[in-house]
Amino acid sequence: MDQEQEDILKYDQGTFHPGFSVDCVIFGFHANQLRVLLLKMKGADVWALPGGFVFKDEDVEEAANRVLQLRTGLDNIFLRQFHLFGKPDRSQPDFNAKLLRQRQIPFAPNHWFLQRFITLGFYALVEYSRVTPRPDTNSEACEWWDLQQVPALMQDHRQILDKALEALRLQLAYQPIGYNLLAEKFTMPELQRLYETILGKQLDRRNFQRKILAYDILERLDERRSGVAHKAPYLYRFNLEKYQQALEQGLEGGW
Amino acid sequence: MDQEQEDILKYDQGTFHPGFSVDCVIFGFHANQLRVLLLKMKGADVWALPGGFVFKDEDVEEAANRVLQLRTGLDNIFLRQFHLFGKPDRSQPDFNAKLLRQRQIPFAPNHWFLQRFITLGFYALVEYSRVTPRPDTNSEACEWWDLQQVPALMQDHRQILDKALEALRLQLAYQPIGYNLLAEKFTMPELQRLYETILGKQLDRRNFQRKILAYDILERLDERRSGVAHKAPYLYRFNLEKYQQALEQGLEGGW
DNA sequence: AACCATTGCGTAACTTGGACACAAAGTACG
DNA sequence: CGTACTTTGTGTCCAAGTTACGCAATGGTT
Repeated sequence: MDQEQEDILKYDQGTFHPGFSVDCVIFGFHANQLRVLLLKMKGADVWALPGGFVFKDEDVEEAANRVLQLRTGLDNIFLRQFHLFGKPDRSQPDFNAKLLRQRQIPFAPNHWFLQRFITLGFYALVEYSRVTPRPDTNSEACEWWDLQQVPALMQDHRQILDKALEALRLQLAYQPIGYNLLAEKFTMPELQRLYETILGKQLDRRNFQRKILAYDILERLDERRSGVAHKAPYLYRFNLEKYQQALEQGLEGGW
Repeated sequence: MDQEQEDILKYDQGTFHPGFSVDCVIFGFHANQLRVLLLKMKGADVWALPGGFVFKDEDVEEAANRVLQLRTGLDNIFLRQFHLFGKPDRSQPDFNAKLLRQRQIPFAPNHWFLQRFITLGFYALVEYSRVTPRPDTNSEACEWWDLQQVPALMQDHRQILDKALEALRLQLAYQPIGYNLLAEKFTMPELQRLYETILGKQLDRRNFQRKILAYDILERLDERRSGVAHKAPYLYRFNLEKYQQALEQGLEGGW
Protein backbone atom coordinates (compact mmCIF):
# COMPACT_ATOMS: atom_id res chain seq x y z
CA MET A 1 0.00 0.00 0.00
CA ASP A 2 1.18 3.46 -0.89
CA GLN A 3 2.33 5.33 2.18
CA GLU A 4 1.64 8.62 0.46
CA GLN A 5 -1.90 9.71 1.22
CA GLU A 6 -3.93 10.39 -1.87
CA ASP A 7 -7.04 12.49 -2.06
CA ILE A 8 -9.94 10.12 -1.79
CA LEU A 9 -12.50 12.54 -3.17
CA LYS A 10 -10.67 12.82 -6.46
CA TYR A 11 -11.09 9.16 -7.25
CA ASP A 12 -13.43 8.18 -10.07
CA GLN A 13 -16.71 6.44 -9.89
CA GLY A 14 -15.80 2.79 -10.04
CA THR A 15 -12.66 2.97 -7.98
CA PHE A 16 -14.34 1.87 -4.79
CA HIS A 17 -16.93 -0.69 -3.92
CA PRO A 18 -20.07 1.44 -4.20
CA GLY A 19 -22.09 2.69 -1.24
CA PHE A 20 -19.90 1.04 1.32
CA SER A 21 -17.41 2.34 3.85
CA VAL A 22 -15.51 1.28 6.93
CA ASP A 23 -15.16 3.29 10.13
CA CYS A 24 -12.63 2.57 12.83
CA VAL A 25 -12.94 3.24 16.52
CA ILE A 26 -9.29 3.31 17.55
CA PHE A 27 -8.79 2.88 21.27
CA GLY A 28 -5.62 3.86 23.10
CA PHE A 29 -4.76 3.97 26.77
CA HIS A 30 -2.92 6.90 28.30
CA ALA A 31 -2.70 8.44 31.76
CA ASN A 32 -5.13 5.86 33.10
CA GLN A 33 -7.71 6.91 30.56
CA LEU A 34 -9.21 5.19 27.57
CA ARG A 35 -8.94 7.41 24.51
CA VAL A 36 -10.19 7.40 20.93
CA LEU A 37 -8.56 8.82 17.84
CA LEU A 38 -10.76 11.35 16.03
CA LEU A 39 -10.49 13.52 12.93
CA LYS A 40 -11.59 17.15 12.73
CA MET A 41 -13.42 17.70 9.45
CA LYS A 42 -12.22 20.60 7.35
CA GLY A 43 -14.51 23.60 7.49
CA ALA A 44 -17.04 22.04 9.81
CA ASP A 45 -17.22 22.05 13.54
CA VAL A 46 -17.62 18.33 13.88
CA TRP A 47 -15.27 15.46 14.42
CA ALA A 48 -15.38 12.06 12.81
CA LEU A 49 -14.15 8.52 13.20
CA PRO A 50 -11.28 7.61 10.90
CA GLY A 51 -12.88 5.88 7.96
CA GLY A 52 -12.41 4.99 4.36
CA PHE A 53 -13.66 3.15 1.36
CA VAL A 54 -13.01 -0.29 0.01
CA PHE A 55 -11.23 -0.62 -3.31
CA LYS A 56 -13.07 -2.59 -5.93
CA ASP A 57 -11.09 -5.77 -5.38
CA GLU A 58 -9.98 -5.27 -1.84
CA ASP A 59 -10.88 -7.37 1.17
CA VAL A 60 -13.05 -5.37 3.57
CA GLU A 61 -10.84 -6.26 6.52
CA GLU A 62 -7.84 -5.19 4.52
CA ALA A 63 -9.44 -1.81 3.87
CA ALA A 64 -9.92 -1.29 7.59
CA ASN A 65 -6.30 -2.18 8.14
CA ARG A 66 -5.30 0.35 5.54
CA VAL A 67 -7.30 3.09 7.26
CA LEU A 68 -5.68 2.22 10.55
CA GLN A 69 -2.23 2.21 9.03
CA LEU A 70 -2.74 5.58 7.38
CA ARG A 71 -4.02 7.31 10.52
CA THR A 72 -1.71 5.78 13.10
CA GLY A 73 1.35 4.65 11.18
CA LEU A 74 0.90 1.24 12.78
CA ASP A 75 0.61 -2.10 11.15
CA ASN A 76 -0.51 -5.50 12.33
CA ILE A 77 -2.95 -4.22 14.90
CA PHE A 78 -5.79 -5.88 16.77
CA LEU A 79 -8.77 -4.97 14.64
CA ARG A 80 -12.21 -6.47 14.75
CA GLN A 81 -15.48 -5.73 13.01
CA PHE A 82 -18.36 -5.37 15.43
CA HIS A 83 -21.45 -4.01 13.67
CA LEU A 84 -22.82 -2.88 10.36
CA PHE A 85 -24.73 0.38 10.33
CA GLY A 86 -27.24 0.27 7.54
CA LYS A 87 -30.05 2.70 8.15
CA PRO A 88 -30.95 4.57 4.97
CA ASP A 89 -30.96 7.95 6.69
CA ARG A 90 -27.50 7.70 8.17
CA SER A 91 -25.92 9.24 5.07
CA GLN A 92 -25.99 13.00 4.62
CA PRO A 93 -25.55 13.74 0.92
CA ASP A 94 -25.91 17.49 1.52
CA PHE A 95 -23.02 17.47 3.93
CA ASN A 96 -20.90 15.50 1.48
CA ALA A 97 -21.82 17.85 -1.37
CA LYS A 98 -20.68 20.77 0.76
CA LEU A 99 -17.40 18.99 1.25
CA LEU A 100 -16.91 18.58 -2.50
CA ARG A 101 -17.72 22.22 -3.17
CA GLN A 102 -15.37 23.32 -0.42
CA ARG A 103 -12.62 21.30 -1.97
CA GLN A 104 -13.56 22.78 -5.35
CA ILE A 105 -14.00 19.41 -6.91
CA PRO A 106 -16.50 19.47 -9.77
CA PHE A 107 -19.17 16.81 -9.44
CA ALA A 108 -22.38 15.55 -11.01
CA PRO A 109 -25.50 14.94 -8.90
CA ASN A 110 -24.92 11.20 -9.13
CA HIS A 111 -21.34 11.41 -7.90
CA TRP A 112 -20.44 8.28 -5.94
CA PHE A 113 -19.67 10.30 -2.82
CA LEU A 114 -23.26 11.52 -2.66
CA GLN A 115 -24.87 8.12 -2.59
CA ARG A 116 -26.20 6.37 0.45
CA PHE A 117 -23.45 4.63 2.40
CA ILE A 118 -23.59 1.53 4.50
CA THR A 119 -20.69 1.38 6.92
CA LEU A 120 -19.01 -1.42 8.78
CA GLY A 121 -17.69 -0.52 12.22
CA PHE A 122 -14.33 -1.83 13.43
CA TYR A 123 -12.65 -1.32 16.73
CA ALA A 124 -8.91 -1.38 17.17
CA LEU A 125 -6.66 -1.54 20.20
CA VAL A 126 -3.36 0.26 19.82
CA GLU A 127 -0.39 1.18 21.93
CA TYR A 128 -0.86 4.88 22.51
CA SER A 129 2.81 5.80 22.63
CA ARG A 130 3.60 4.23 19.27
CA VAL A 131 0.91 6.11 17.37
CA THR A 132 1.67 9.10 15.18
CA PRO A 133 -1.75 10.58 14.44
CA ARG A 134 -2.03 11.77 10.85
CA PRO A 135 -5.03 13.66 9.44
CA ASP A 136 -6.31 12.77 5.99
CA THR A 137 -7.00 15.18 3.17
CA ASN A 138 -10.50 15.95 4.41
CA SER A 139 -9.54 16.77 7.96
CA GLU A 140 -7.47 19.44 9.59
CA ALA A 141 -6.60 17.54 12.74
CA CYS A 142 -6.18 14.03 14.07
CA GLU A 143 -6.16 13.80 17.83
CA TRP A 144 -6.74 11.60 20.81
CA TRP A 145 -9.81 12.34 22.91
CA ASP A 146 -10.64 11.19 26.36
CA LEU A 147 -13.67 8.93 26.25
CA GLN A 148 -15.39 11.16 28.78
CA GLN A 149 -14.89 14.28 26.68
CA VAL A 150 -15.60 13.25 23.14
CA PRO A 151 -16.83 16.26 21.12
CA ALA A 152 -19.79 16.36 18.75
CA LEU A 153 -19.39 13.76 16.03
CA MET A 154 -20.75 13.80 12.50
CA GLN A 155 -23.61 11.58 11.34
CA ASP A 156 -24.11 8.52 13.51
CA HIS A 157 -20.50 8.30 14.62
CA ARG A 158 -21.45 8.76 18.25
CA GLN A 159 -23.64 5.66 18.02
CA ILE A 160 -20.83 3.77 16.34
CA LEU A 161 -18.48 4.75 19.14
CA ASP A 162 -20.93 3.68 21.83
CA LYS A 163 -21.50 0.35 20.17
CA ALA A 164 -17.75 -0.19 19.88
CA LEU A 165 -17.33 0.34 23.60
CA GLU A 166 -20.10 -2.12 24.24
CA ALA A 167 -18.39 -4.68 22.03
CA LEU A 168 -15.11 -4.05 23.80
CA ARG A 169 -16.70 -4.68 27.19
CA LEU A 170 -18.24 -7.84 25.88
CA GLN A 171 -14.87 -9.02 24.65
CA LEU A 172 -13.45 -8.48 28.12
CA ALA A 173 -15.85 -11.06 29.46
CA TYR A 174 -14.61 -13.92 27.36
CA GLN A 175 -11.29 -12.95 25.84
CA PRO A 176 -8.11 -11.37 27.16
CA ILE A 177 -7.42 -7.73 26.45
CA GLY A 178 -4.28 -5.74 26.94
CA TYR A 179 -1.75 -6.78 24.37
CA ASN A 180 -1.45 -3.93 21.88
CA LEU A 181 -2.98 -1.50 24.37
CA LEU A 182 -0.15 -1.57 26.88
CA ALA A 183 3.59 -1.38 26.42
CA GLU A 184 5.43 -4.68 26.14
CA LYS A 185 6.28 -4.64 29.83
CA PHE A 186 3.71 -3.42 32.30
CA THR A 187 2.80 -3.67 35.95
CA MET A 188 -0.21 -5.32 37.48
CA PRO A 189 -1.72 -1.99 38.59
CA GLU A 190 -1.42 -0.68 35.03
CA LEU A 191 -3.29 -3.67 33.66
CA GLN A 192 -5.88 -3.24 36.37
CA ARG A 193 -6.41 0.45 35.51
CA LEU A 194 -7.00 -0.63 31.92
CA TYR A 195 -9.68 -3.10 32.92
CA GLU A 196 -11.21 -0.58 35.26
CA THR A 197 -11.49 2.14 32.65
CA ILE A 198 -12.96 -0.19 30.08
CA LEU A 199 -15.48 -1.51 32.57
CA GLY A 200 -16.07 1.85 34.17
CA LYS A 201 -15.83 0.47 37.68
CA GLN A 202 -13.27 -0.25 40.37
CA LEU A 203 -11.92 -3.71 41.04
CA ASP A 204 -10.31 -5.19 44.09
CA ARG A 205 -6.55 -5.18 43.62
CA ARG A 206 -5.88 -8.59 45.15
CA ASN A 207 -8.77 -10.41 43.53
CA PHE A 208 -7.94 -8.89 40.17
CA GLN A 209 -4.42 -10.22 40.37
CA ARG A 210 -5.59 -13.67 41.28
CA LYS A 211 -8.16 -13.84 38.51
CA ILE A 212 -5.94 -12.51 35.77
CA LEU A 213 -3.05 -14.76 36.77
CA ALA A 214 -5.40 -17.74 36.70
CA TYR A 215 -5.92 -17.07 32.99
CA ASP A 216 -2.31 -18.14 32.61
CA ILE A 217 -1.43 -15.65 29.92
CA LEU A 218 1.02 -13.52 31.89
CA GLU A 219 4.70 -13.91 32.65
CA ARG A 220 6.21 -12.15 35.61
CA LEU A 221 9.68 -10.79 34.93
CA ASP A 222 12.51 -10.51 37.42
CA GLU A 223 12.46 -6.76 36.87
CA ARG A 224 10.56 -4.18 38.83
CA ARG A 225 9.43 -0.75 37.76
CA SER A 226 11.90 1.53 39.50
CA GLY A 227 11.91 5.29 39.88
CA VAL A 228 8.23 5.63 40.62
CA ALA A 229 6.91 6.41 44.08
CA HIS A 230 6.25 3.76 46.67
CA LYS A 231 7.02 0.08 46.50
CA ALA A 232 8.39 -0.98 43.14
CA PRO A 233 5.91 -3.31 41.41
CA TYR A 234 6.93 -6.27 39.32
CA LEU A 235 6.83 -6.05 35.57
CA TYR A 236 4.80 -8.50 33.52
CA ARG A 237 4.44 -9.29 29.88
CA PHE A 238 1.95 -11.38 27.94
CA ASN A 239 2.89 -14.87 26.90
CA LEU A 240 1.97 -14.38 23.28
CA GLU A 241 1.40 -18.02 22.55
CA LYS A 242 -1.03 -18.49 25.42
CA TYR A 243 -2.59 -15.09 24.79
CA GLN A 244 -3.34 -16.02 21.21
CA GLN A 245 -4.74 -19.33 22.31
CA ALA A 246 -7.01 -17.63 24.84
CA LEU A 247 -8.24 -15.26 22.12
CA GLU A 248 -9.30 -18.18 19.99
CA GLN A 249 -10.71 -20.48 22.62
CA GLY A 250 -12.28 -17.98 24.96
CA LEU A 251 -11.66 -17.70 28.66
CA GLU A 252 -14.75 -19.00 30.32
CA GLY A 253 -18.06 -19.88 28.90
CA GLY A 254 -20.98 -19.98 31.22
CA TRP A 255 -21.97 -23.43 30.00
CA MET B 1 -44.04 -5.51 1.97
CA ASP B 2 -45.67 -7.27 -0.90
CA GLN B 3 -46.52 -10.84 -0.03
CA GLU B 4 -46.32 -11.82 -3.68
CA GLN B 5 -42.81 -12.90 -4.49
CA GLU B 6 -41.36 -11.08 -7.45
CA ASP B 7 -38.46 -12.22 -9.54
CA ILE B 8 -35.38 -10.56 -8.14
CA LEU B 9 -33.26 -11.11 -11.21
CA LYS B 10 -35.59 -9.09 -13.38
CA TYR B 11 -35.05 -5.92 -11.39
CA ASP B 12 -33.13 -3.08 -13.00
CA GLN B 13 -29.76 -1.79 -12.15
CA GLY B 14 -30.42 0.83 -9.49
CA THR B 15 -33.20 -0.98 -7.70
CA PHE B 16 -30.96 -2.39 -5.01
CA HIS B 17 -28.10 -1.02 -3.01
CA PRO B 18 -25.19 -2.11 -5.21
CA GLY B 19 -22.82 -4.94 -4.41
CA PHE B 20 -24.46 -5.77 -1.14
CA SER B 21 -26.60 -8.65 0.07
CA VAL B 22 -27.91 -10.23 3.23
CA ASP B 23 -27.89 -13.93 4.03
CA CYS B 24 -29.91 -15.51 6.79
CA VAL B 25 -29.09 -18.59 8.77
CA ILE B 26 -32.51 -19.59 10.02
CA PHE B 27 -32.40 -21.99 12.94
CA GLY B 28 -35.30 -24.14 13.98
CA PHE B 29 -35.62 -26.89 16.54
CA HIS B 30 -37.40 -30.14 15.79
CA ALA B 31 -37.22 -33.69 17.08
CA ASN B 32 -34.44 -32.72 19.43
CA GLN B 33 -32.37 -31.48 16.54
CA LEU B 34 -31.21 -28.07 15.50
CA ARG B 35 -32.10 -27.44 11.87
CA VAL B 36 -31.42 -24.80 9.24
CA LEU B 37 -33.60 -23.70 6.39
CA LEU B 38 -31.89 -24.04 3.01
CA LEU B 39 -32.79 -23.38 -0.63
CA LYS B 40 -32.00 -25.68 -3.50
CA MET B 41 -30.75 -23.62 -6.43
CA LYS B 42 -32.47 -24.22 -9.74
CA GLY B 43 -30.42 -26.27 -12.16
CA ALA B 44 -27.45 -26.65 -9.88
CA ASP B 45 -26.67 -29.31 -7.38
CA VAL B 46 -25.97 -26.93 -4.53
CA TRP B 47 -28.00 -25.46 -1.75
CA ALA B 48 -27.89 -21.93 -0.44
CA LEU B 49 -28.79 -19.83 2.55
CA PRO B 50 -31.91 -17.73 2.08
CA GLY B 51 -30.66 -14.34 1.06
CA GLY B 52 -31.64 -11.20 -0.69
CA PHE B 53 -30.75 -7.68 -1.63
CA VAL B 54 -31.36 -4.35 0.03
CA PHE B 55 -33.64 -1.88 -1.73
CA LYS B 56 -32.10 1.47 -2.40
CA ASP B 57 -33.73 3.19 0.56
CA GLU B 58 -34.30 0.22 2.80
CA ASP B 59 -32.79 -0.39 6.21
CA VAL B 60 -30.43 -3.36 6.08
CA GLU B 61 -32.05 -4.99 9.09
CA GLU B 62 -35.40 -4.50 7.43
CA ALA B 63 -34.16 -6.28 4.32
CA ALA B 64 -33.13 -9.26 6.40
CA ASN B 65 -36.56 -9.27 8.02
CA ARG B 66 -38.13 -9.25 4.59
CA VAL B 67 -36.09 -12.25 3.49
CA LEU B 68 -37.10 -14.07 6.62
CA GLN B 69 -40.74 -13.22 6.14
CA LEU B 70 -40.76 -14.37 2.52
CA ARG B 71 -39.10 -17.72 3.25
CA THR B 72 -40.86 -18.64 6.47
CA GLY B 73 -44.09 -16.66 6.45
CA LEU B 74 -43.15 -15.40 9.91
CA ASP B 75 -42.86 -11.87 11.14
CA ASN B 76 -41.37 -10.32 14.20
CA ILE B 77 -38.63 -12.85 14.62
CA PHE B 78 -35.44 -12.86 16.62
CA LEU B 79 -32.90 -11.79 14.04
CA ARG B 80 -29.37 -10.62 14.63
CA GLN B 81 -26.50 -9.66 12.38
CA PHE B 82 -23.30 -11.46 13.29
CA HIS B 83 -20.62 -10.96 10.65
CA LEU B 84 -19.89 -9.29 7.37
CA PHE B 85 -18.24 -11.41 4.71
CA GLY B 86 -16.19 -9.16 2.50
CA LYS B 87 -13.50 -11.11 0.71
CA PRO B 88 -13.25 -10.08 -2.93
CA ASP B 89 -13.17 -13.66 -4.17
CA ARG B 90 -16.35 -14.78 -2.42
CA SER B 91 -18.50 -13.79 -5.40
CA GLN B 92 -18.77 -16.09 -8.39
CA PRO B 93 -19.83 -14.00 -11.38
CA ASP B 94 -19.63 -17.01 -13.67
CA PHE B 95 -22.12 -18.91 -11.55
CA ASN B 96 -24.45 -15.93 -11.51
CA ALA B 97 -24.15 -15.49 -15.28
CA LYS B 98 -25.12 -19.10 -15.70
CA LEU B 99 -28.18 -18.43 -13.58
CA LEU B 100 -29.21 -15.52 -15.79
CA ARG B 101 -28.77 -17.53 -18.97
CA GLN B 102 -30.71 -20.42 -17.50
CA ARG B 103 -33.53 -18.08 -16.67
CA GLN B 104 -33.27 -16.65 -20.20
CA ILE B 105 -32.83 -13.13 -18.95
CA PRO B 106 -30.79 -10.97 -21.34
CA PHE B 107 -27.93 -9.18 -19.62
CA ALA B 108 -24.93 -6.97 -20.30
CA PRO B 109 -21.49 -7.87 -18.92
CA ASN B 110 -21.83 -5.11 -16.32
CA HIS B 111 -25.20 -6.37 -15.06
CA TRP B 112 -25.57 -5.63 -11.35
CA PHE B 113 -25.98 -9.31 -10.55
CA LEU B 114 -22.51 -10.05 -11.87
CA GLN B 115 -20.67 -7.60 -9.66
CA ARG B 116 -18.76 -8.44 -6.55
CA PHE B 117 -21.04 -8.81 -3.52
CA ILE B 118 -20.36 -8.12 0.10
CA THR B 119 -22.80 -9.94 2.33
CA LEU B 120 -23.99 -9.43 5.85
CA GLY B 121 -24.82 -12.59 7.77
CA PHE B 122 -27.81 -12.76 10.08
CA TYR B 123 -29.01 -15.59 12.21
CA ALA B 124 -32.60 -16.08 13.18
CA LEU B 125 -34.33 -18.29 15.71
CA VAL B 126 -37.78 -19.46 14.71
CA GLU B 127 -40.45 -21.76 15.96
CA TYR B 128 -40.18 -24.73 13.65
CA SER B 129 -43.84 -25.68 13.69
CA ARG B 130 -45.01 -22.25 12.64
CA VAL B 131 -42.80 -22.07 9.55
CA THR B 132 -44.10 -22.64 6.06
CA PRO B 133 -40.96 -22.92 3.93
CA ARG B 134 -41.34 -21.19 0.59
CA PRO B 135 -38.73 -21.32 -2.20
CA ASP B 136 -37.95 -18.15 -4.14
CA THR B 137 -37.89 -17.79 -7.91
CA ASN B 138 -34.30 -18.99 -8.17
CA SER B 139 -34.75 -22.12 -6.17
CA GLU B 140 -36.71 -25.28 -6.64
CA ALA B 141 -36.94 -26.27 -2.98
CA CYS B 142 -36.89 -24.79 0.48
CA GLU B 143 -36.30 -27.31 3.22
CA TRP B 144 -35.13 -27.86 6.74
CA TRP B 145 -31.83 -29.67 7.13
CA ASP B 146 -30.40 -31.28 10.16
CA LEU B 147 -27.31 -29.44 11.23
CA GLN B 148 -25.34 -32.67 11.10
CA GLN B 149 -26.37 -33.42 7.50
CA VAL B 150 -26.16 -30.10 5.72
CA PRO B 151 -25.48 -30.70 1.98
CA ALA B 152 -22.91 -28.89 -0.16
CA LEU B 153 -23.55 -25.16 -0.12
CA MET B 154 -22.76 -22.58 -2.76
CA GLN B 155 -19.99 -20.02 -2.44
CA ASP B 156 -18.93 -19.39 1.16
CA HIS B 157 -22.30 -20.27 2.65
CA ARG B 158 -20.81 -23.12 4.63
CA GLN B 159 -18.47 -20.65 6.33
CA ILE B 160 -21.37 -18.33 7.02
CA LEU B 161 -23.32 -21.15 8.58
CA ASP B 162 -20.39 -22.16 10.78
CA LYS B 163 -19.86 -18.62 11.92
CA ALA B 164 -23.55 -18.27 12.73
CA LEU B 165 -23.41 -21.34 14.92
CA GLU B 166 -20.40 -19.90 16.68
CA ALA B 167 -22.26 -16.66 17.28
CA LEU B 168 -25.26 -18.56 18.57
CA ARG B 169 -23.09 -20.45 21.04
CA LEU B 170 -21.54 -17.24 22.18
CA GLN B 171 -24.95 -15.74 22.75
CA LEU B 172 -25.84 -18.68 24.92
CA ALA B 173 -23.10 -17.71 27.30
CA TYR B 174 -24.38 -14.28 28.12
CA GLN B 175 -27.97 -14.06 26.94
CA PRO B 176 -31.00 -16.28 27.23
CA ILE B 177 -32.12 -18.34 24.26
CA GLY B 178 -35.29 -20.22 23.69
CA TYR B 179 -38.10 -17.79 23.11
CA ASN B 180 -39.03 -18.04 19.41
CA LEU B 181 -37.34 -21.41 19.13
CA LEU B 182 -39.73 -23.28 21.38
CA ALA B 183 -43.50 -23.25 21.58
CA GLU B 184 -45.02 -20.85 24.06
CA LYS B 185 -45.30 -23.55 26.68
CA PHE B 186 -42.52 -26.06 27.00
CA THR B 187 -41.05 -28.48 29.49
CA MET B 188 -37.71 -28.32 31.19
CA PRO B 189 -36.36 -31.34 29.28
CA GLU B 190 -37.33 -29.67 26.01
CA LEU B 191 -35.42 -26.54 26.91
CA GLN B 192 -32.49 -28.65 27.98
CA ARG B 193 -32.41 -30.53 24.67
CA LEU B 194 -32.29 -27.18 22.93
CA TYR B 195 -29.29 -26.07 24.93
CA GLU B 196 -27.64 -29.43 24.44
CA THR B 197 -27.99 -29.41 20.68
CA ILE B 198 -26.72 -25.86 20.37
CA LEU B 199 -23.74 -26.61 22.56
CA GLY B 200 -23.21 -30.06 21.10
CA LYS B 201 -22.81 -31.67 24.49
CA GLN B 202 -24.84 -33.26 27.25
CA LEU B 203 -25.78 -31.45 30.41
CA ASP B 204 -26.80 -32.72 33.80
CA ARG B 205 -30.57 -32.55 34.08
CA ARG B 206 -30.66 -31.33 37.67
CA ASN B 207 -27.88 -28.81 37.43
CA PHE B 208 -29.35 -27.44 34.24
CA GLN B 209 -32.67 -26.84 35.94
CA ARG B 210 -31.04 -25.06 38.85
CA LYS B 211 -28.94 -22.82 36.64
CA ILE B 212 -31.67 -21.86 34.24
CA LEU B 213 -34.15 -21.17 37.03
CA ALA B 214 -31.57 -18.94 38.69
CA TYR B 215 -31.71 -16.67 35.66
CA ASP B 216 -35.22 -15.85 36.80
CA ILE B 217 -36.72 -15.66 33.33
CA LEU B 218 -39.03 -18.68 33.54
CA GLU B 219 -42.49 -19.13 34.97
CA ARG B 220 -43.68 -22.55 35.97
CA LEU B 221 -47.31 -23.16 35.13
CA ASP B 222 -49.73 -25.28 37.09
CA GLU B 223 -50.12 -27.45 34.02
CA ARG B 224 -48.22 -30.56 33.14
CA ARG B 225 -47.61 -32.09 29.75
CA SER B 226 -50.01 -34.97 29.66
CA GLY B 227 -50.32 -37.83 27.22
CA VAL B 228 -46.63 -38.47 26.82
CA ALA B 229 -44.89 -41.42 28.32
CA HIS B 230 -43.61 -41.45 31.87
CA LYS B 231 -44.03 -38.89 34.56
CA ALA B 232 -45.77 -35.75 33.34
CA PRO B 233 -43.36 -32.82 33.44
CA TYR B 234 -44.38 -29.31 34.37
CA LEU B 235 -44.87 -26.74 31.64
CA TYR B 236 -42.96 -23.49 31.69
CA ARG B 237 -43.09 -20.29 29.75
CA PHE B 238 -40.76 -17.34 29.51
CA ASN B 239 -41.53 -14.23 31.48
CA LEU B 240 -41.23 -11.93 28.51
CA GLU B 241 -40.45 -8.85 30.54
CA LYS B 242 -37.59 -10.47 32.39
CA TYR B 243 -36.46 -12.29 29.25
CA GLN B 244 -36.20 -9.03 27.35
CA GLN B 245 -34.36 -7.47 30.24
CA ALA B 246 -31.88 -10.34 30.33
CA LEU B 247 -31.33 -9.96 26.59
CA GLU B 248 -30.35 -6.35 27.06
CA GLN B 249 -28.36 -6.57 30.25
CA GLY B 250 -26.69 -9.90 29.78
CA LEU B 251 -26.79 -12.79 32.19
CA GLU B 252 -23.40 -12.97 33.78
CA GLY B 253 -20.29 -11.17 32.76
CA GLY B 254 -17.07 -12.57 34.05
CA TRP B 255 -16.12 -9.23 35.56
C1' DA C 1 14.48 8.38 60.85
C1' DA C 2 9.59 8.26 61.06
C1' DC C 3 5.79 8.37 57.80
C1' DC C 4 2.75 6.55 54.44
C1' DA C 5 0.80 5.07 50.13
C1' DT C 6 1.44 1.07 47.53
C1' DT C 7 2.68 -3.71 46.63
C1' DG C 8 2.93 -8.85 47.50
C1' DC C 9 0.99 -12.51 49.68
C1' DG C 10 -2.40 -14.81 52.45
C1' DT C 11 -6.93 -16.28 54.76
C1' DA C 12 -11.71 -16.80 56.30
C1' DA C 13 -16.62 -16.55 54.85
C1' DC C 14 -19.60 -17.17 51.34
C1' DT C 15 -21.39 -18.54 46.74
C1' DT C 16 -21.48 -21.33 42.81
C1' DG C 17 -20.98 -25.63 40.20
C1' DG C 18 -20.64 -30.65 39.45
C1' DA C 19 -21.73 -35.38 40.76
C1' DC C 20 -25.03 -38.07 42.64
C1' DA C 21 -29.19 -40.19 45.65
C1' DC C 22 -34.01 -41.05 46.15
C1' DA C 23 -38.89 -40.80 45.99
C1' DA C 24 -42.97 -39.83 43.03
C1' DA C 25 -45.41 -40.29 38.70
C1' DG C 26 -46.86 -42.42 34.58
C1' DT C 27 -46.61 -46.03 30.87
C1' DA C 28 -45.94 -50.84 29.33
C1' DC C 29 -46.62 -55.48 29.78
C1' DG C 30 -47.62 -59.78 31.66
C1' DC D 1 -54.27 -55.35 38.25
C1' DG D 2 -49.65 -55.36 39.82
C1' DT D 3 -44.77 -55.23 38.69
C1' DA D 4 -41.06 -53.30 35.98
C1' DC D 5 -39.02 -49.48 33.85
C1' DT D 6 -38.28 -44.85 32.51
C1' DT D 7 -38.57 -40.09 33.51
C1' DT D 8 -39.37 -36.12 36.57
C1' DG D 9 -39.00 -33.25 41.01
C1' DT D 10 -36.27 -32.20 44.80
C1' DG D 11 -32.38 -32.28 47.74
C1' DT D 12 -27.51 -33.17 49.50
C1' DC D 13 -22.58 -33.31 49.54
C1' DC D 14 -18.25 -31.66 48.32
C1' DA D 15 -14.94 -29.20 45.52
C1' DA D 16 -13.94 -25.03 43.23
C1' DG D 17 -14.39 -20.34 42.70
C1' DT D 18 -15.52 -15.57 44.45
C1' DT D 19 -15.60 -11.85 47.76
C1' DA D 20 -13.98 -9.27 51.42
C1' DC D 21 -10.55 -8.42 54.09
C1' DG D 22 -5.63 -8.49 57.08
C1' DC D 23 -0.76 -7.76 57.35
C1' DA D 24 4.00 -7.29 56.50
C1' DA D 25 7.45 -5.46 53.13
C1' DT D 26 9.04 -1.77 50.15
C1' DG D 27 10.73 2.62 48.75
C1' DG D 28 10.15 7.39 48.08
C1' DT D 29 8.61 11.59 51.03
C1' DT D 30 9.12 14.76 54.76
